[in-house]
Amino acid sequence: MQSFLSSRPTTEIAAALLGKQLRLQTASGPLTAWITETEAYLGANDAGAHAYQNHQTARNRVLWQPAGTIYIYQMRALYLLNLVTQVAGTPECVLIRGIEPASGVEQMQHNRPVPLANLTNGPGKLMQALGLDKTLNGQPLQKATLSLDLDHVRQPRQIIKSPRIGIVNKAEWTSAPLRFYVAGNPFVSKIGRKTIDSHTHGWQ
DNA sequence: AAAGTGATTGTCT
DNA sequence: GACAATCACTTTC
Repeated sequence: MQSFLSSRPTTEIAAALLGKQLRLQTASGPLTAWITETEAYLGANDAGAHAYQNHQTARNRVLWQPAGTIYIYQMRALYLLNLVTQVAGTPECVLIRGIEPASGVEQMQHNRPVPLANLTNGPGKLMQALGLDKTLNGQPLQKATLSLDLDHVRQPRQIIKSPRIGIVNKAEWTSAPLRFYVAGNPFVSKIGRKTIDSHTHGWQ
């Protein structure tokens, strides 16, 4: 898992995470979901990243930890989940922006009581559905209740690249194609109903 | 369907 | 005191 998150550029990792399974152990059983949407954040050179110019603060310091470290920070009243990539000292990460529930959907809907179509199609929404706050920040995936399952995977039929969401006034970094999502999947933020493939959800 | 607005709350200067 | 890797709701086309 550590090598999956460090053996190639972070952009490639962000794309390769699509279809991998996220697993959370809870008191009422496991919650699992396939990753449908990600964004790459490229560290010191990336004007849209928290680690831009290697500026370290209390909030972002776990970005300098090794691949597999969980980085969770608060945005307004919500929490956002990132997975740190690359070796220690290289502050890159991937933001998880969408997941498709696989098991434990009832628990997720209890945590976030909205229609299924609106349950996990956004970075703050999916954390509410999983019932997570920033407690896991700084923990390695290998030891946390949250983990990456590289064995139970689905294959995206097509991966779409686009600019990242919410990155404004950051010159070329605003339009850089660093967001990746499964074409046709309904659990992706800001996608039109027309583009959804309700039969396959974009999986092969 | 798209664009605009206000809520919300910690973080950083 | 300004601002943010969002969300839900309203307005408008």
